[in-house]
Amino acid sequence: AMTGIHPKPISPEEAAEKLRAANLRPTRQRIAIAERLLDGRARHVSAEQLRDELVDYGQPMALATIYNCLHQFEEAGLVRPVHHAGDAVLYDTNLGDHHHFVDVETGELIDIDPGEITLPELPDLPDGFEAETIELTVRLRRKS
Amino acid sequence: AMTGIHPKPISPEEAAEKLRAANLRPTRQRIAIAERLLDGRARHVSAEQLRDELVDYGQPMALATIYNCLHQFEEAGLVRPVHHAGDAVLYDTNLGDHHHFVDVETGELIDIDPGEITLPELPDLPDGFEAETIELTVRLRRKS
DNA sequence: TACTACTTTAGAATCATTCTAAATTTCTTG
DNA sequence: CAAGAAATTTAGAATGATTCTAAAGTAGTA
Repeated sequence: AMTGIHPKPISPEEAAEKLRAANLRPTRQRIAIAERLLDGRARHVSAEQLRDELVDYGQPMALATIYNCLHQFEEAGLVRPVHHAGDAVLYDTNLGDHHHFVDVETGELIDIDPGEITLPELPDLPDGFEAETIELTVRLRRKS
Repeated sequence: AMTGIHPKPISPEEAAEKLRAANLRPTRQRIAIAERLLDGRARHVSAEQLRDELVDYGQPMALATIYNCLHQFEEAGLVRPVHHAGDAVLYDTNLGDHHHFVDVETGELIDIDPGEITLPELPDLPDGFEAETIELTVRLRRKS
């Protein structure tokens, strides 16, 4: 039951279930990734970080596969890309409305507590467009 | 006199003046770029777009030079990088507080009229950090 | 069990950006 | 104005993230 934030990785079975629910074949690779990313924890990972993690976990796989899966997870609405942090795209497992601090030096993301901030009203959109997401980013620099 | 938005490119002399004021040697290349970017118009250009424009203008130069100059202009506070739009970094000549729509398909930026939106209060920052910029981005998708 | 479609994969390819080291230009200073 | 030191530009190589390719493997299905 979804009673809050899971403290531990989910089981392969649970991961497979979530994949089926998202219309994705539960392959060995996708399951391994889902176990890490779909456990209810709020995280921000790059493809490379995820690969390292999978190596540690004993599930190494091709980087191309990781990119493929992340894109599929994204399309399925299981993760959300954040394009604000320097070079690499980070995938955010927190799907709720929330925003980010970015450490401009490291590119690291920190969630802004949703209670801390009130989003402004959406401005009038240009004709023919619909809004997909709103992102507020506060860039931070470590005090000298 | 700074009476508003310039409708035309500035002269090489005026460009050189702005460069000196920013402590940058007015080289031929920097002047050519300053003429295009520091005319008071609000624009968003990538390094490659700027290169094409300089070619058209009869001032072709090495892409590395364009990157160098953009970084120097950035440090001098003459332009501001926007990291939100897909692959390439765009340099924004509008230094005032304002925010962007992003066409998720093309990566194109559109300024949000500052009057259209009220920024929320800054949330409490993590210890040891100071805020550098706040960016609000509304990602748009063309209606099907 | 065999088939067909979907996946994974290694490695090559791409694209924006940065680096390097040499050639050029600018700003002094004599 | 000439000469030198320091800053700048440059072509091309290098890097790093991501995508592509086409071949080999795996899953769902008949």
